[in-house]
Amino acid sequence: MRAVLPLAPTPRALGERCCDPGTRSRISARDAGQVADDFEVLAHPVRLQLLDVLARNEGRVCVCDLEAAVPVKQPTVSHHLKLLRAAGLIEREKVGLWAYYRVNRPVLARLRERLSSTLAQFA
Amino acid sequence: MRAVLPLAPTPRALGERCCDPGTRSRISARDAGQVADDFEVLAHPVRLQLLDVLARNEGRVCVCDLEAAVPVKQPTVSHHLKLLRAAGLIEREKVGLWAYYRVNRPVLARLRERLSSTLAQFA
DNA sequence: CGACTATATTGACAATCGTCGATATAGTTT
DNA sequence: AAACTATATCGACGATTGTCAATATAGTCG
Repeated sequence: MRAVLPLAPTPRALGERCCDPGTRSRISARDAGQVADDFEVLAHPVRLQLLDVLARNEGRVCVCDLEAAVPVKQPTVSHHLKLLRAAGLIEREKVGLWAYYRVNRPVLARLRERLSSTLAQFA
Repeated sequence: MRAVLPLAPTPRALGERCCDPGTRSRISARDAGQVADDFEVLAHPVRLQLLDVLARNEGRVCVCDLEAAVPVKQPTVSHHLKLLRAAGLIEREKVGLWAYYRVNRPVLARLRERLSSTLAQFA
């Protein structure tokens, strides 16, 4: 284990105590990848706007309504909806020609909790 | 303003009430972009691991220690540190040949608060 | 000075992402 | 059946990202 540096660090002698291979993250690369994926799905303006519209329209909204709400064309809306759905953040119900989407609030709440406590570890 | 759909939606007649252009997100494209950028900087496993190591080593850690802690080479470590620093999440202090980084906890705490309340709006 | 060290930057490259036109799919209406 | 509609998928394209070897920069030691 690497010793904690003093708050006002003194330069080490050249080569001395440097590049200690014992320094490790408590987050494994695998876990970090999963958390990063969680952040990734939220890291796009259109997906955030879609979530917002879906959340505000308590219930269901069809794709053509969503298309009117964001600055991209219909295939791109479907693309982002697919990503959100793959992440479990929204659900789809098909009725006739329409597809009605809604936020999966429990999943989103758990995601929020996980991300928040991840960040709490750092701050 | 668009009427809220009933929880059990009935199919609309063809063409009727569809693609209502009044549907809008309460988040502007600009604001959504800023929040997305906030998520983006956290959406990489190496950056998460770097934050973790920096947070755990209360004080300062030099780049070569960080390099030992993540599965990428030194130029890539510097690259991610630069991104984290550009986002204000970490700070750098140069001492002799070494660069000591530490988490900017107030900034990180504010970021966490902003992201959490963004998600709270959706859930 | 010259040899060495830690970090940053550059430049190239592969991989991934976001977008959209075109098309496919599946349903409705007449 | 044919015409029409909403959504999904495909395929291509440009833009962005992540990575590393090589190099630059800047500091230390002798």
